Amino acid sequence: MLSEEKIVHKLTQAGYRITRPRRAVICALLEEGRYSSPAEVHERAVQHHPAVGLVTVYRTLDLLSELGFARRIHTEDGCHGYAAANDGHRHHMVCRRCGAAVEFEGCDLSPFMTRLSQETGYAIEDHLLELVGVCATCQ
Amino acid sequence: MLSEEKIVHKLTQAGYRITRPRRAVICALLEEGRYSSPAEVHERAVQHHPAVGLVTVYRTLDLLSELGFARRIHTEDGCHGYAAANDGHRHHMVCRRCGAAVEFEGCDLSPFMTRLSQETGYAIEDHLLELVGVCATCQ
DNA sequence: TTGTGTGCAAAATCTTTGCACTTCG
DNA sequence: CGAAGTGCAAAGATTTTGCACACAA
Repeated sequence: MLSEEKIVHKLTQAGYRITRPRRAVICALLEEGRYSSPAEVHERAVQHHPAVGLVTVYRTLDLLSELGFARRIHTEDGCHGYAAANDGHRHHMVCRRCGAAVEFEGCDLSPFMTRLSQETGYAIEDHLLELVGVCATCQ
Repeated sequence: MLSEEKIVHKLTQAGYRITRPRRAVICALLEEGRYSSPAEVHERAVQHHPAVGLVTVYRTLDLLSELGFARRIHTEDGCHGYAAANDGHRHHMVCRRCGAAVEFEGCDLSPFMTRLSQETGYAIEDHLLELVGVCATCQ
């Protein structure tokens, strides 16, 4: 489903170069089922390619976010976490205990959106939805 | 509905003191229909009480968040905005153009939650939902 | 009066930028 | 080879902390 190769392919298509540091960041992101701060991603990326700098992690996470392969995870404490993400409209469910992040799709919010649009005159274009709970392992 | 007095009352009940700086921050938050960064809240708070420091704004926003009178607003750029909020389970709809923040309630997500709980074993406890759009004025 | 709350300045984080050097294509 | 990408160090920005003083209750 979401593989290094798929991402590499899309990066190439979009005109970006495939470099060792970028691969390292991609691996670091993919291999972890949790969301991680840039610093944590960096720690793991270093395993793959010792010379990666934190700056490159920031830049690569930005790039991946733009292309839709990484998504920012928002929590009560902040919004400095990233998790691997598939293309398209998906959301994450995160474990409050261990940070595990599971993607899901199929969120039908149209009932509200219609009602709220009518009541307020807003043109609703998008939404941010995250479920927070405790994963099976942590229970 | 959400008034300075109501907040002051609850602060007192909870054993906190009502000080000029705190009042200033509360006013600054209430009088603005948009979400604002701590720095912006500070700017407005100074109008009410010139001596308020930015530090106090941070501390007061924290306090108000805990008591449920302020809520962090998460956007693509970050999660450093605060908007006034009512007690209980509500969400915000924000205007991507001007930042206007409107509260709403009545989000029935139980269909997903049930399905996802079954599929993944997560015990879902909470959710983060924000609608993003363009308000009537900005259209 | 007393201890919570405050402001200031300084420290600690976190993130971005400038610039010369690398390296992919 | 040429331009995109990188690392380093430094700058910026944001948030937290230590501490003496102020002021609600």
